[in-house]
Amino acid sequence: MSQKAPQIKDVARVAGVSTATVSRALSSPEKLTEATREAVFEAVRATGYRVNKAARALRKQSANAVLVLVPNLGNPFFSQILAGITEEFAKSEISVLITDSNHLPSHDMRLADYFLDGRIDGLILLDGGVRAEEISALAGEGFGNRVTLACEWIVGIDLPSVRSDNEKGARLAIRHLYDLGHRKIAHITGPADNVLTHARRAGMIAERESLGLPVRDEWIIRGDFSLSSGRLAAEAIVNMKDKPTAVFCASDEVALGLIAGLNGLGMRVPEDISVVGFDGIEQAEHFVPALTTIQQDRVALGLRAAQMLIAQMKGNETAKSESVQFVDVELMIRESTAPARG
Amino acid sequence: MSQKAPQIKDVARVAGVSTATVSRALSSPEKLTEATREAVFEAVRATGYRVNKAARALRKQSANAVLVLVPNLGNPFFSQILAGITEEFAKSEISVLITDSNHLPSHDMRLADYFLDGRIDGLILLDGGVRAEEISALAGEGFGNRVTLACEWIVGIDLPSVRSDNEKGARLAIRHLYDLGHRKIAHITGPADNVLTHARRAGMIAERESLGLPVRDEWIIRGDFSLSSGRLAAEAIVNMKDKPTAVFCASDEVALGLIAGLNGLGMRVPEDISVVGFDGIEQAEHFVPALTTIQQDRVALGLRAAQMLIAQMKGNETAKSESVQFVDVELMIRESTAPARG
DNA sequence: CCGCTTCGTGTAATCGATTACAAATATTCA
DNA sequence: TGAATATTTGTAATCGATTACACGAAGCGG
Repeated sequence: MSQKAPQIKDVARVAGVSTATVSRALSSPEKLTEATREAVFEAVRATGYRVNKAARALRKQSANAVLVLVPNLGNPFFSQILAGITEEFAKSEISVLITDSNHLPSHDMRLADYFLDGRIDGLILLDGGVRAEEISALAGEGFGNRVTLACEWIVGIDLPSVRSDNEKGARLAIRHLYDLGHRKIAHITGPADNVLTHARRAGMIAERESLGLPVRDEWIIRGDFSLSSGRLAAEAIVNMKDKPTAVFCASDEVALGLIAGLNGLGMRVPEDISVVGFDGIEQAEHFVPALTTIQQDRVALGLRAAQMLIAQMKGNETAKSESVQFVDVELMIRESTAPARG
Repeated sequence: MSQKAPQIKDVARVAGVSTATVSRALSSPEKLTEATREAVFEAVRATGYRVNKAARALRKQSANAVLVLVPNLGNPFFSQILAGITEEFAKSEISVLITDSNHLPSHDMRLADYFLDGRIDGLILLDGGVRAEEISALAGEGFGNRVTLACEWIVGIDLPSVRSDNEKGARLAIRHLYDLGHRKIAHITGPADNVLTHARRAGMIAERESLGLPVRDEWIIRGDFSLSSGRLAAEAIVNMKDKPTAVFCASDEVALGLIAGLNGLGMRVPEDISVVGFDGIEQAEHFVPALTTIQQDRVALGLRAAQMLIAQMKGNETAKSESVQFVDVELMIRESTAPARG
């Protein structure tokens, strides 16, 4: 039953040609006569031949695979980005390896080793927290032009990247609250060292300034994108003497946690306080109340990142000129925001 | 700067031995003299050598990689399972390829081709919807013993599998509601052709019978695990003349959608109606009200599946004897369930 | 001290494709 | 028609490791 897999020489024999011809029929069919080409295809069909990727990778010195490095695979936020990435690579017959930053095989293994291994020839980083030395190791080995950052990025490192327009999102959120009459707007940030935290905070401050709203330090609450940090923030807010009438959260999870916490402490959303999130996770839409938020197009982030990487790997230099691509964001107005009272 | 990667012969030269010795030092160090072994290790360190995986794969006829097939990567439910899987494989230096069932490269490509390719030597299926012919193709080529099912499974196909104890979960849910005094219990199912749907429904019915609760057909509502199907079910329930006092949902998403829908229609949870979910997604805990649910240990599912596959690939026959492993589930009592009124 | 086993290491074949170069055949043009 | 060129196909080297087999040295028993 399980006769061993047919090889190129089997196909060659069946078709009555040489292995070189079979190889050419598969990779550059235009170089062959119609007749031989058809003979080869027929033989391929007859034998059920599949080219052996390991042998091809060895000979061509390229793996036809890319690695996607995710900060934390357990975080559902990344699933749609991954879906976008795999969708795009599925078209190109390139395999997608996925790994969690926490689970790099041996801890002393460097990212560059995946390239040296011959295992991959491209890399998508969803993790902005990669150490700078990792990146310079990549560059040092000459793989700098086969790396794309998506979603997050790394300050001071000039790699092609795809990201949401975080500043714009923050501005839209603040503007929306302002238009509803809110003037006392708090912000729950992400973790301190994160680029997204910074971008969203910056957008918030910029919009505030252009609207003439003062920035009050006590209304900027440190969070970490998580549900529980939202809950904690709820306590902080309830205990303020001068309470904000609206909160812009750096992530939807924070917003959801915040609302749950506020409810538990007797404040109602949006009657007592308005809340805006950031991300557009699916749950936001079905929460009670449905969350007003800034929608990121995560599938598009994945697709675009994959496209950029493919362009880079083809040596397409146009990629370089547009080194940073922004994916547009959208304000989704739902039930967690309402006009300011009074 | 980017001198090309060192090869085994470079190491051999530096260490003053043959390539065979270098290879042995790396794969079966016990066969060498202490002295030579150290010399090789030193040379490896000095050159920064990494074995080329493509060459090794070709020679050893095994890729040292496995494929995980996910029904829908965009669905956050799978992210933690993937985390468990990658965690386990990270220990073994085995690469993890991940693909979405919808995005198999060419649509006429069979799963078996990944094996024939030489790209993988193991497969974890999270998708119970794989066509039977795919599976028999795998078996036909002799790869039947390198496949593990996780989470879902396929009726009539006898492959090793890891799954949550769905029946038990359903029974716990029903029992919990019964203990709270509920007698009129509805159930929102998953999609019709899904094994999980069937298992959970079966558990529910079994527990009902053992408690002497009649099964009312109108109280079994068809859903599809999604938020929106929960919302739809809310309407159906509100329109019933004889309303149930509690609902057991086949997934947390359904439960969350249901609660949102019920709220919109003026029914309060748990005051007017109790709701139990299934899965234990993170959101459930932070929803308002916090959702009572059956917790699946998704990371454990991933870990165990990976362990089973590794055991199988090692030819470990014990794996066969315990062909189906159940991961325990747990009832998490939270705020969405309350004693029946009256 | 000689033959026999054991141990450590080296030589060279091998995995299955791709492709440089060569050879054979077809085409073009004077 | 014949030389020059273009086109198609084949031969064999190559990618970088692993490992069967061979060989010499060391250890052992008689």
